[in-house]
Amino acid sequence: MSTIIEPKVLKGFRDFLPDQEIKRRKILARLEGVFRSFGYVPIDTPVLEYTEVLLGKGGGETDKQVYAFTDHGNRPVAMRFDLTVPFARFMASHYSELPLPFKRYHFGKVYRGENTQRGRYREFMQCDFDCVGVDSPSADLEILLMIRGAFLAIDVPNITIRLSHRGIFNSFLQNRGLLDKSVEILRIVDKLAKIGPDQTAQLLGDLASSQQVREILAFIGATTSVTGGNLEVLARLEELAGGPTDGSGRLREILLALDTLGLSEDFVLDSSITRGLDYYTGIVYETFLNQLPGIGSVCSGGRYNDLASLYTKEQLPGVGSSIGLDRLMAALEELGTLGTEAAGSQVLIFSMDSSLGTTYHRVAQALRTEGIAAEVYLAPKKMSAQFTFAEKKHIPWGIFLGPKEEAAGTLQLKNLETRETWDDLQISQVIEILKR
RNA sequence: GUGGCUGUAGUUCAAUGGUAGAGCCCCAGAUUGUGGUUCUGGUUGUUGCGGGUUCGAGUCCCGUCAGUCACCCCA
Repeated sequence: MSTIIEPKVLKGFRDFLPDQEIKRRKILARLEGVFRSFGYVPIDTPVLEYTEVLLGKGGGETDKQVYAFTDHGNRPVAMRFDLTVPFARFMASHYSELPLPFKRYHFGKVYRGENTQRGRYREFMQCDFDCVGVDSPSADLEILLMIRGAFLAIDVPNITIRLSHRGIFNSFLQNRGLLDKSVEILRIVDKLAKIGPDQTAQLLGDLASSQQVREILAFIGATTSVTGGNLEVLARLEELAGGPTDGSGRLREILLALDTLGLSEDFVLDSSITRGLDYYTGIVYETFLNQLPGIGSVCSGGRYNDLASLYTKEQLPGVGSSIGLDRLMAALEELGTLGTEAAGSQVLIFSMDSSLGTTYHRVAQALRTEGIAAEVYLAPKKMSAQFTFAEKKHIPWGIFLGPKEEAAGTLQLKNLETRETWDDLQISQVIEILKR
């Protein structure tokens, strides 16, 4: 009597079946192509780090969502919950070995012990791209261009990148003596789109006077209440903030560049975008799918000029962005933009006679030499089973070779979808057709 | 972490507290050197798991696990 162990997986963790995994890899390959085209290079870091490296020295009672434990050597360790913090540590470790500005991309799984929801898991993949070592509008602009390029590459051109700058909002708060509450206020403001102005005002009421609440809402609402382009909105925000600042100057430069490049349509200055994470120090942005705004931001990031200062005295200002692949995949699934194409090979060589097994493999080899992915059906089962197999793997072509063809030295080729067949072909002719 | 909803065969779904069913899928065959149609036969469940109430629980109660939605936070 054997006891069966239930093949269960943890809450928020998942298996990926071939069809799904192939789609993921297709997306990843395209993203990688875009990043490489900008001169970004790949890196990797460990999943497990010292707890103090990931959470800082403060202890981190607040970060309950982080998987942390002691390892067999009694070391306090934690699993990475994003790729940005490990990257900061990475830069502090290796900046002297790297060309600056260092531009890298990093695809990896990250872990958060939060409650699950659709498109939201405990193990999920992020696709980060960051530029470290310079604090320039040019670098900020480049990241924005990459975001747009990335979504173009995966056939999702209808996006809106909403951006803002923390400095503007902070100087606005400073003028009103609210700077010390900036973190709380930013958190509330971040929710505006979700909960509406009335509730936002109510929440802000606990932190500021009613006059101040009105001013904050006017500031946040400037995007919608001011007619005109991003630059007009920026002017209005500067006015409310009490004059131009370094931050607003930086933002103006970026917005002008986007205008010049003819891209302003995809970018919207939105002062309600502030980002919850407090390590951002400059420009911040979130990316939404125009056809599916409800799913939330699928790519966000910003400038963080002090992140590496936890680990080094070297000045390492950075700007970057992160695509949430799983949320994005959930969105693409809903939009139906993920086709079902060949999951495996391009051709299946049917097994019609078990004595011809070697011949089948020889044909398959000949096709592979020509760059055509080919596989042999590996058992002498009846034809209908072999057809079913091909269909499940979305294999578009079949090759039939029985005693008759063997004697004549020919092959039969069949398009499994249209059922069109070609008789009495030589391998060279098969290759010719498949390469069309 | 808190709260709501859900959990029956591989899958989609049935079953007034009274013997767990159907379609699809799958398997074998009818007929195969060529599969989307037809016919015949067949397998599949500790009703997520564990307790409790009851003569009797898929059904009611409690716990637990998982999914989902909201809060929270975010990707």
